[in-house]
Amino acid sequence: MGRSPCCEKAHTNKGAWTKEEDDRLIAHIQAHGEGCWRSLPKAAGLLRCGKSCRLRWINYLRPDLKRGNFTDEEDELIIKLHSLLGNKWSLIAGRLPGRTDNEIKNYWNTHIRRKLLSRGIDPLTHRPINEPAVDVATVSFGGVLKKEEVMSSGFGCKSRNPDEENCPDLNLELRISPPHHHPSPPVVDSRERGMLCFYCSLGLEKSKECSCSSGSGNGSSDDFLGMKNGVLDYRNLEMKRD
DNA sequence: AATGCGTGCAACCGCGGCAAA
DNA sequence: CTTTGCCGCGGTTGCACGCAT
Repeated sequence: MGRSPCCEKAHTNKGAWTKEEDDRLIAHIQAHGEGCWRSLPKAAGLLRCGKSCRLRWINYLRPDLKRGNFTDEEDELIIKLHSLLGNKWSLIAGRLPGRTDNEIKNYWNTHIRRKLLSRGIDPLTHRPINEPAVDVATVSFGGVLKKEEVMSSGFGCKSRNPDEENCPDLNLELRISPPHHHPSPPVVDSRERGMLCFYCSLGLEKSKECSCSSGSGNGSSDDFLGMKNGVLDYRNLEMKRD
């Protein structure tokens, strides 16, 4: 069932923003703060839809935006985060102060993709391009880390089974298969280590299967992959290394 | 100088999640 | 429980610009 349009399109401007529109938007947000994007255009005297205003503000007008070229450090961080999170641009942006998801997404598509391809790395999987595909049905969280990246990112693995002896690519992909008959979910000794159960780690802390019970969804300061409030704290991931 | 092509980026579109009614 | 509406996200589009021919 379709949704009603977010605004009256017949009476809204589209396309590039004018200086005057920018000024109005900035002035309004400085006076009233962000929020209620739907009603903002009218209140600010703009013939734009709320989504357009939000996008303009977040991606272009916000005072804390860095703008300018990405540094090599930012490049590498984006690559690492993308290998962990996939196209979760907003999460990646959360780790890059002053950068927006849209900016990072564009930068990825225009620069980093090419950079990885020139290194012989598939930007989707972060594997070498000529490496044969793995024949397992998976749900991808956006790719895998190469061993070097694993080590440097703090995801070093202890092999518990001979098959893992060589520490193959740390794979954040989930295999779809019948439950592995752990009577209870595969808890990763979560509580004493301040970590999350399998379900919480998938962002399913509200699931009845969740065994963390760290206090009624505790607003868990921790989150998927150790993110705090939706922001991946890369340093946290490192500290959880054994 | 004119034209075509490729690239980069701002903005739009459609959908999912979530909360309120 | 269902419906409705807003917000935010990711994918895509389209325009402006620079460069090559």
